[in-house]
Amino acid sequence: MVLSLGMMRAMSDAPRTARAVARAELTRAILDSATQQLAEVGPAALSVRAVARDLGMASSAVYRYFASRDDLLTALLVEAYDDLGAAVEEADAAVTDRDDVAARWRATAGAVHDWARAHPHRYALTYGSPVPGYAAPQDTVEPATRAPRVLLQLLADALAAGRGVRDLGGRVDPAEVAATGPISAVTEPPLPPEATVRALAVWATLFGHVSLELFGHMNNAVLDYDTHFATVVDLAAYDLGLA
Amino acid sequence: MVLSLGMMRAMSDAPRTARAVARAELTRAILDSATQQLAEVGPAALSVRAVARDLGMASSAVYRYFASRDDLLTALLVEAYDDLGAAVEEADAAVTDRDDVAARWRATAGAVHDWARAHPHRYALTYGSPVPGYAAPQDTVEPATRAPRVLLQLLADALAAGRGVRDLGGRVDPAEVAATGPISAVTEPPLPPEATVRALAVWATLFGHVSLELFGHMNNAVLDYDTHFATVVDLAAYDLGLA
DNA sequence: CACAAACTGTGAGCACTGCTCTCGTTTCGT
DNA sequence: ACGAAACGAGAGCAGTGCTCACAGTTTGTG
Repeated sequence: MVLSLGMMRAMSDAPRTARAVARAELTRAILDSATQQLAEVGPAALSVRAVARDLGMASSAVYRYFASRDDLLTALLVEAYDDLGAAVEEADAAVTDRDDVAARWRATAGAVHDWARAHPHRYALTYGSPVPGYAAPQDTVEPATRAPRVLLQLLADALAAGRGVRDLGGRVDPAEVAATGPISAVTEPPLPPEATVRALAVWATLFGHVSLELFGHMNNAVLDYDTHFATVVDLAAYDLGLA
Repeated sequence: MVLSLGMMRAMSDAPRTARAVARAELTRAILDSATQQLAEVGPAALSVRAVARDLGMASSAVYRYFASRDDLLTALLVEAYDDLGAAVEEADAAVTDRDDVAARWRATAGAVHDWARAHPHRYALTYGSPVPGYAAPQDTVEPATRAPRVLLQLLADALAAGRGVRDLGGRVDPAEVAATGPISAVTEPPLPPEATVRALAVWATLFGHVSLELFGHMNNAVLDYDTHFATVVDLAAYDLGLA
């Protein structure tokens, strides 16, 4: 039986039989080899046969673990989301003064930037162009929400402390409140719609910047990415009402 | 001789011999077939052999026109940039009241959004993840600047009319002025550094939003993309000092 | 006009890919 | 202990990008 991603996780908790533990180890080895290949040759050139060669097994055996090359890529995708999410959560948690929401935002944004530059191919896998007609499996949505959740929560904390955007000069109409409804509810307490909208726009700015930088669209416009990124993050902090 | 992209353009101006015009026509036919394939199966699955089959020729013959599959994709890339650039320029030019810079910005942003949704695969080709280790050929940079140039120019026009962001509360330091220097000089007159920085941030917001929307990262957050996009664009207009 | 050089299309072929299927072996649950 | 499930190996299919030698055509020039 070819395991789903959800089963992979449940399995890693309690590998009972010898076969199950062997399976878990080999699954891990395949993912590690694939991750390495991903970093070396990129997603397009990732080859099941090369992974099999690397592990000294027949290519057909790999299909006992991942039903297709796309399934393997999806597993890497989930791991990448989780890795990024963990990096962002750690960066935010590392800010000792929890009331310094501006610092928490800078740490969050910096973590995204740093992670993306450290793992460009994994970033491309997650936030680049998906395989056309590709619908992200349900397994990917929860890990994908970890990073943005940090931003939303720190904004909620800011609002609780009397800072942060509360209104946008009447620029958010009822239809927009409905349109962004689902995302407002992920924090405790829920964000006001205006704050949610600003947060989404800032999120788009952050990933837009990282994508434009990593994908080479700023080569002739910006000479020093670090300086420019810091400025953009500061602007976003201002827009979010944190600074 | 396999033609470069630059030669392709020069050639299409003055096809003298019968052979040259046949070559131009077949080059065009290959590009058209490839564009159609691109829309149907996406960039990853675009196949030289399939294009050849579509045109009823041997696959090896295609290589007389494009040295490799990547070269063919690069040609499609350049055409996509040009197409998007033209759409944006037309949308801006269609605003009869040239002093209504907010309307021009909405038209510009809307053109990007509309074009991307009409040609998702071509958008992915231009603003999605590039082939890893891929350095955009010099042929692509000029067409790629057409769209952002519209934003920069309309902001310059706004400033000339007494509107638009002039300073950002001292948030732009000298290093940043140097970092974004090259881009400030593309308008006439040149933009103040603060305006350039804001424009770049807004540009990142725009493409960040379109990418997140098209690549499926907002599926569980936003219910109505049109409404949300309009709000984000309005926010950007406010940030740019246009509204 | 003649002719060599350049160009163009063909088909065979190489190395590679994702994936399937069958086969024998090993391990598991009962 | 035994049947079922899982496993790994190898052959094989259909497809890919790309190269090459070959044949035919067009071109600009002597």
